[in-house]
Amino acid sequence: MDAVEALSALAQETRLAVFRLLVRESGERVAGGAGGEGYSEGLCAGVIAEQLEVPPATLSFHLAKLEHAGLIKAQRKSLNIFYSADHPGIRSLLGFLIEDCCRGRPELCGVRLPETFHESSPEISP
Amino acid sequence: MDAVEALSALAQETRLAVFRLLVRESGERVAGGAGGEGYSEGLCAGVIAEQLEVPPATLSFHLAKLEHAGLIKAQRKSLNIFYSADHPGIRSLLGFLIEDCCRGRPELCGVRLPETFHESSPEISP
DNA sequence: CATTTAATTCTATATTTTTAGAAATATGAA
DNA sequence: TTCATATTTCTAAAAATATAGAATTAAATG
Repeated sequence: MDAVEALSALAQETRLAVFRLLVRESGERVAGGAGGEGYSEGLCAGVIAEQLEVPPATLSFHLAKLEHAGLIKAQRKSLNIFYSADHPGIRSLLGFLIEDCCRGRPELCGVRLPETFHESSPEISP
Repeated sequence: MDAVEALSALAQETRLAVFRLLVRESGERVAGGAGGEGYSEGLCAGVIAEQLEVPPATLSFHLAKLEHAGLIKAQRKSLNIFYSADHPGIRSLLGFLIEDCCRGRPELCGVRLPETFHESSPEISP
């Protein structure tokens, strides 16, 4: 994973809005109809486009960037493609920023990584 | 402070390199000559330009972006302008990402903000 | 197989960002 | 005041990114 790519992916209004939406949405408990599993698997492209009022082609372009950066993931379900937050990817970016800021000085960025952090997140490079 | 602006500031090779350099450098204990205060006040533009092999005009452009985003700060000392990491600004960005990722679910991004966090960092807006 | 629906890729255009030389500014020294 | 130095702003051109309509693909259904 590449830090500049991940940061670029978030450094744009529409994409940051998509990301925030998916981070809030995915993993949340959800009503789930007859036989529903109970956890949201994210939102499909159409719903995101509608909520954010972005034309489908434009949204597709932005979703591709976020996905390629490893911050969201896609899963087709029949006609729809569901997008959701990619937790390990997000952890990598946070880890990179925190390590880069704080190397031995958590007072700098206000946060410390837990001992177990590196067991759960792929590496990111500057 | 504005999240997209801060993320954009870091989303570029040269600027990320400058930022990493300054984060490592500023606040570090330093040898300090006769009567030296003992803590680094950062690096001046010329030294940064030399270390990263970037022409001065180009570097200036990037330094301005980082400074405007609130991630680094400048301090003139006679002919030189010293740049250093802006800790509260960095904390703001981290805080924004962590809150936005984790609202009640620190398992998502692997980090939790300490209780005291909001006493030390200015607000950031999406 | 024809049709419908959801989404993507193609394409051209518009916008923004990056680059770096030349000119200008700020400070200190002779 | 003149000169030297560090850095910035100005400028124009190059490169990268974003936008969105039209065409295309993928899957389901009659």
